Amino acid sequence: MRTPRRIPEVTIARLPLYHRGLVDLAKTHSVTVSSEELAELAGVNAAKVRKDLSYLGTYGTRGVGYDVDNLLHQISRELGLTQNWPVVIVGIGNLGRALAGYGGFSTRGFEVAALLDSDPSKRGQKVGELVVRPTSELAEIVKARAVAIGIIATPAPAAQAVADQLVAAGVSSLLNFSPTLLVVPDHVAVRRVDLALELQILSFHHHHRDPTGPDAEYPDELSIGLGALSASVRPRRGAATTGSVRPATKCRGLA
Amino acid sequence: MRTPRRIPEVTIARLPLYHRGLVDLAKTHSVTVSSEELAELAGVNAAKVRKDLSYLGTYGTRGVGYDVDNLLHQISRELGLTQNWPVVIVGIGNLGRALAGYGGFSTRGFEVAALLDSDPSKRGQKVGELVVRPTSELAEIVKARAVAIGIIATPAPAAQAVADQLVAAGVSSLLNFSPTLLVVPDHVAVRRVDLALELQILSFHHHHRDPTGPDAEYPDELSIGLGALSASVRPRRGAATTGSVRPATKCRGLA
DNA sequence: TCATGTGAATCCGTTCACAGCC
DNA sequence: GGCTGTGAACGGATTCACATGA
Repeated sequence: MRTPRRIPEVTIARLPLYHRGLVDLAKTHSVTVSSEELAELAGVNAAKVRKDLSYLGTYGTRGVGYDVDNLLHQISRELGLTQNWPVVIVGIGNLGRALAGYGGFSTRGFEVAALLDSDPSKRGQKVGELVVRPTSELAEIVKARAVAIGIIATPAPAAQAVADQLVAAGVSSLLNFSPTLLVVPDHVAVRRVDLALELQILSFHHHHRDPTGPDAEYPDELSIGLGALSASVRPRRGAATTGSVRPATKCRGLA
Repeated sequence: MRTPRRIPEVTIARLPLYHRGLVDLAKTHSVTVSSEELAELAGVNAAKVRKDLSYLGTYGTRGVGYDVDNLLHQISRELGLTQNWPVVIVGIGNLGRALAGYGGFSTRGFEVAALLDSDPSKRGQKVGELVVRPTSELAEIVKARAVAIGIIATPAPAAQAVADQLVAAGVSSLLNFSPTLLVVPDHVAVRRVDLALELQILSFHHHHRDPTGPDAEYPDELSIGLGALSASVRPRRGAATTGSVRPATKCRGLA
């Protein structure tokens, strides 16, 4: 199949999962992988893997599976990960500093090009290899380094203004860590990571968990797959219980 | 309407958005709010707001709207935010430290009960008000403080073992910041925040943006709503452009 | 008159199941 | 025989549009 179809957003959000699985497989020198195996690594089911991959093209071999290296390459190409994208982090508080030091970025296709903060007292501070620069230099840096992605780690009240500046400077994608709804032009892609919001969703589940509670005593294998809110089990040993274990598949969109 | 229906997961994920909008409205002493206004604050459409809220019960008044205080209370109750939930953070590296200092938790219904790290050299370090304690004390702390939610900010290789310990100690919800697929019993809710994955999704959009590129010159109002990947516009002023601006609505699940 | 609440219609993603090909 | 690729069936979420009731 050729690749003229538009790829659904949900599929795009899963490609990084397959990507990661394939990277792991490549490390173990696996040559081919079946949709079943890849599904397990990504925490989805095999039909979904096949459907998702079919949007990219026909890269599998019937009766055999997918060539690990080739599929990894195709997904990387589709995600635009064959090059390293420069990103800027705006707002160098606790979170910004943590992001600046996060190793996962460099190993997965991104490079922190600059750290920016409007607070004059932060100017010149070193964070790892980088020095904090004033936000006034934003446009200049974005253009000089062809920055593709802006990460907003400022307090909420500053987020919209920073987004405006990033967009004005030519950044086409924003990752917003502030609990704010950004207003941006249509061509700008935004993703939000709202930490408290995640906790609030978990709070709902905790609040509505099985009323017998986690302190009720059950034999280890009781939990009879009624979904995430089914019977409570408290394993005694550190290792996962034998019966009622499932890969965590809750993080739509984000994961 | 009574509330016997099961609330869809997508609706649950939006309740925190409404919650935040209502908190803002309450601050301005608004008495009532229409589905339209609340929709704007949350970045969704009015029909969705009404449908979502109808799952909770019949709290609106036809011809008038929703009472801000009452609706806020109902949503808080549904999310389990009428009490402060104690959480523990495991893994006090850059990210764990940032999370420990994140003000948004305490203001939105959560309290960091303890910081844990297996590295003996971290033991006793102070982070804000709290002292880093060894992971061996995990079970004890979880029980003593009735910890509901565990936040995993360890390196990937340690994440599963930490999750096992948290589950064994009785924690029912996990927020996983490591790029790992956790295997847990059915009754445990997991949400994942994968920073590099978010960037990879943005990378896709940047990579596939309109080929005319952000440097093509257009009159400001050109962008004719073809969705997020439509014609490129580069606003000149910091403020949002007049024509082609839309609230960012991309973060499913997570936002 | 006005905005909610909700069946009905629609859209979209998931899953099924099997034809097609190695 | 085995696994992919994909139409078709299914299910769930979104949107529509209007009856309902303040």
